[in-house]
Amino acid sequence: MTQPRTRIQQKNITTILDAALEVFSQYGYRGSTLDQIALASGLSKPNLLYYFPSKDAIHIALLSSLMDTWLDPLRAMDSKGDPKQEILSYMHRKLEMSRDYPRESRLFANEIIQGAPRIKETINGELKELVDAKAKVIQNWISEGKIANVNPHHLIFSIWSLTQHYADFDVQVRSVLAGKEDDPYPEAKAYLDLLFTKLLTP
Amino acid sequence: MTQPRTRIQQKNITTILDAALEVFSQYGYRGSTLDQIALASGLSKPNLLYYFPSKDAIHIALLSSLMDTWLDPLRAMDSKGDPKQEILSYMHRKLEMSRDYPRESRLFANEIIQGAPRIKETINGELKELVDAKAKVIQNWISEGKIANVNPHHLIFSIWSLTQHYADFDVQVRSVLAGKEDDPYPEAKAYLDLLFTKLLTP
DNA sequence: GTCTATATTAAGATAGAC
DNA sequence: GTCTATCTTAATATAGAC
Repeated sequence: MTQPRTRIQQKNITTILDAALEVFSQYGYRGSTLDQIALASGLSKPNLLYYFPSKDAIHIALLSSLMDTWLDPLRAMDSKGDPKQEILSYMHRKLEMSRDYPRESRLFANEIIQGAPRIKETINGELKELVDAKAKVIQNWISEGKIANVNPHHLIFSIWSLTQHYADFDVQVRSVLAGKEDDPYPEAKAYLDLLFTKLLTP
Repeated sequence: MTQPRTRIQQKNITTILDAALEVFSQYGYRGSTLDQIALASGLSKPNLLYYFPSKDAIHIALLSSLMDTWLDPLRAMDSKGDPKQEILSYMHRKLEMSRDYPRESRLFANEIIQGAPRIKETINGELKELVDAKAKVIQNWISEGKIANVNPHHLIFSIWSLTQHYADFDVQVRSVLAGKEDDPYPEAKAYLDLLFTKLLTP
C-alpha cells in the first residue's frame, strides 16, 4: 500500500486499520475474524479484502504503522538533558501512552507474548539498537554520578513493565481497585514517581 | 471431572493439561487447536474429547487448576514477619515463578489482556479479596513506620508487573539482552532487590 | 469501489468399530 | 479407552454483477 491514494482510499484504509486495532487488540490475531473487523469498520468483508490482500496483511500493516509511534518516547530521551528528569519524563510519556492508547499496548503485548512471530526482526534490529544506545546514555549518567548505579537495560524493562501493566492488565487493575479508585492513573503516576525518584537518587 | 479416577485416567488428564498449557500459553485460546494439543499430548483428538467435553472445558480446567498455585506466594505473605523481608520474599517467589513457570504466566497474561472472559469472577472475588486483605497488612506496616509510605495496591501491582514481565515478554527481553546476558534472571533479581529495598526504606 | 453469492479450508465435535 | 472416518460449522478468500 505504498502507491498514491485517492481521498476515499486513504479514508477507508484508516477506517479499516482503526477497526482492526479495536478487534485485534482485544481478541488477538487468531481470535479475531474479518467479520468482526468488517462490522467494526462499517465496510463489507470483501471490501476489506479489496484494500488489503489478506487478514494477515491488515495485521502486519497495523503493527508496522504503530511501531514507530510506540518507540518515539524512548527516542526522545535526551543525553543532554537532566538525567533524572529525562528518565522520569520517559516514564511519564509511557504511562500516558498506556492511558491514552491502551489498544496499541495490548496489540503489542498479544504479539510479544505469543512469541512475536511478525515483529521479531524489528525487535532484534531496530528495537535492540535503540535500547542499547539509550542504555549507553544511562550508563554515562551513572559514571558521571548523576544517578544511582542501576542496570540500564533492566531499568528500561522496568519502565516498560510498570507502565504497560496499566494498559495490558487494565481489567485486573480495575477489578482489584473497584470501590477505591475509578481511574488508576493518578495514583499510578504518584506511586511510580516516588519509586523511580528513590531508585535513581544516588 | 470430580469423579474418582483410575490411574490411567489420572495420567491422561495430567498429560492433556500439560500439553494444553504448552499450546494455550503460546497461541492463546482461539489461536490454539485441538490438533495441536493432540499432537503435543501424544493422544488422538477424539481421545481428548473423551476426557474433556470440549476445547473450552480443557481451557477452563487448566485455568482453575492453576489459579490457586498462582496466588500462593501472595497468600504466604505473613503479617507477623519482618515487613520489608516479607515483601522482598514475595517478590522473589514471584520472580522464581516467572523463571520456572513461564507458561503459566503467559496463560494468565493472554487471558487477562483479552478481558479475562473466563476468570472474571475469580478476579472480582477471590483475587480482589486476597489483595485487599494483604493491602491492609501493608498499610499497617506503613502506619507502624516499618516501611515507607507507598500505595499498597500499586505496590502489589508493581511486584506483579516487574516479575511477570520476564516471563510474558521473554522473547523481547532476550532479544534486547542478546550478547549481554544469556539468562536475564540473576541481573533481574539484583535490580529488583535494589529497587524494592530503596522504595520501602522509610 | 462495493456488493451478493459462493468456493475452500480448517477446526470443533460425533459415530461407531475395535 | 482408543482409533478412523465423518459431520458441521465457521472463517478466509474469490468470482462476478453492478
